[in-house]
Amino acid sequence: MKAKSFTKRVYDVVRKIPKGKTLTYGQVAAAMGSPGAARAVGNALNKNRNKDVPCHRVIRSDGSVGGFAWGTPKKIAILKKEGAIK
DNA sequence: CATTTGACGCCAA
DNA sequence: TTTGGCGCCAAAT
Repeated sequence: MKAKSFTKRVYDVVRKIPKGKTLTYGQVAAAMGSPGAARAVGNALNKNRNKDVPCHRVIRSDGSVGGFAWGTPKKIAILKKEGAIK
């Protein structure tokens, strides 16, 4: 297995998120083996803003959408459309 | 190479 | 209950 960069692992996990499902940054960080790296996870998505990954399905632990490089309201609209949030 | 930033998380007041 | 501050990690500048 390749020692992928931290960011690559973030994409790999987020990319596996099914439609209508949402994960928290902390859960994604823990899923990759780095619990507590919630900031680093959001940072990877923000700095890279890779559209190949459903980054809009990654939200905060509070249930808030958090932020979005393309526009937070845009992210909310997608999640609401997906039925992931109320 | 060192410092700052940043889409977070949790505790205290 | 809501707001503020501190702590953590990785990437960008």
